[in-house]
Amino acid sequence: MLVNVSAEAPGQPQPDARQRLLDAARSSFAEKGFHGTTTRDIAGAAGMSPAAVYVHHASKESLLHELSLQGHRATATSLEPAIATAAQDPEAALRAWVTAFVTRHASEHSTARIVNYEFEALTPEHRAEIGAWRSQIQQSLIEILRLGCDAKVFDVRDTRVTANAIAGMGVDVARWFSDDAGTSPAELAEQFADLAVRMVRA
Amino acid sequence: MLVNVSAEAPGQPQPDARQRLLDAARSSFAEKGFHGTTTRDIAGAAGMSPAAVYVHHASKESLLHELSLQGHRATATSLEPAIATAAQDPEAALRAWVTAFVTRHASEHSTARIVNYEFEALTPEHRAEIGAWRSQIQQSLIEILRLGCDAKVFDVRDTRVTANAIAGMGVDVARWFSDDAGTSPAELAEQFADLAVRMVRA
DNA sequence: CGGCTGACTAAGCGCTTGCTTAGCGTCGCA
DNA sequence: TGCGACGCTAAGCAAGCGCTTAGTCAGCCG
Repeated sequence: MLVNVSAEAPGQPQPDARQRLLDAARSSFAEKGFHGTTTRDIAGAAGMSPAAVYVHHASKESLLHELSLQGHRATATSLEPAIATAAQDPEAALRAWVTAFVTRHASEHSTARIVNYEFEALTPEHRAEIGAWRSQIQQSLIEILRLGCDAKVFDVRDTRVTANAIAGMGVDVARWFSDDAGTSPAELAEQFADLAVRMVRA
Repeated sequence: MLVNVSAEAPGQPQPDARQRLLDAARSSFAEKGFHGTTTRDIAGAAGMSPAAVYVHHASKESLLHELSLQGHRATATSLEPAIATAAQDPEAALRAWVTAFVTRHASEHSTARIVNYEFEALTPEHRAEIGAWRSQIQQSLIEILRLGCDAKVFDVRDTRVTANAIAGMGVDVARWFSDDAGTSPAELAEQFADLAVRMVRA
């Protein structure tokens, strides 16, 4: 009999195995897309055999669903402070909204890629659930713009179109951003917030 | 023997078969992604058997490459008039650039989705070729911003970051735009051009 | 009429896919 | 010390993948 000298010996359960599989799925989905990723890719990146995926997760799609849900929840949470101040100071709220949104899309660009570009790979049920989060986030930006228009600090032709423009430049960060690209997430977010304010200021 | 009553009888070559396969690949790649599309999907949508794909095209990836190349070429051509006027009138040039860019990303959103989101599915050789088109387009926008700053009609903190923001809100149109969404490509393009000008005007 | 050309299909090849099954080794608990 | 529970793997299944092969059929030129 061989003595098992591996640090990851079978029978020695690793408490973080479930999370390691999620992390592996995240980077693989972000890099090659959901359909371009195999369950063997995920298992291999997590240092496990293909079957181990199914000890901790029901299916490949459920990994995508969990990553999507976590991503939307974290983004929504990061936007809460901005939304809370919208009634008093719409410009500060817009600045805070864009700053939080862009910071997340840059620093968590793997998750953001999955959230934004793998939506169609979800099951119809999960698509409906994630779609609700999506439109809630979009709606919070529209609301900030509307409040700013009412208070005459913003001058906007069409709040829905403008919200699409502002959110769009943030979403696209996930596509092109690279960790070693020169501009830090914080620096990028601040500049994007400035640009957003200039787009709407009366 | 059966009499072949089909309008697409075998042996009766259809001169547009090659183009029909490209069109089928375009809508399928745009909807389900490159890896989510099978060659049987493409053949079926073009009304042909799976093997017919290979009569007209070398591989599934060569379909992607051809669509990407056509898309980039068409976009680059549509931007030429804007670039030509940049030295005389940077603001008009920026307006024209954004108008052309957004119009294409909205009205040709299937092609635009492939161009922007299926880049990683290309072979390394094709990726290099398409990448050159990509950065050429990006560079043309940076040049307009630079000329506008030199002429003091624009006030921009970082031309590269600002170009990413402007191009980004245009690229993202391909992700969310729908033909029956209320706003026409022309209307959307005009509003986005306004927003871009407000982002940079001194 | 007869043979060539070229678009197209039926069938299928070798491989990969998502996922399952059977079983093994280690642990906590009696 | 015995035993069930648990985390994991080796092996493999059915289905589906990109692509190929062999052959059919119509049109064209002599």
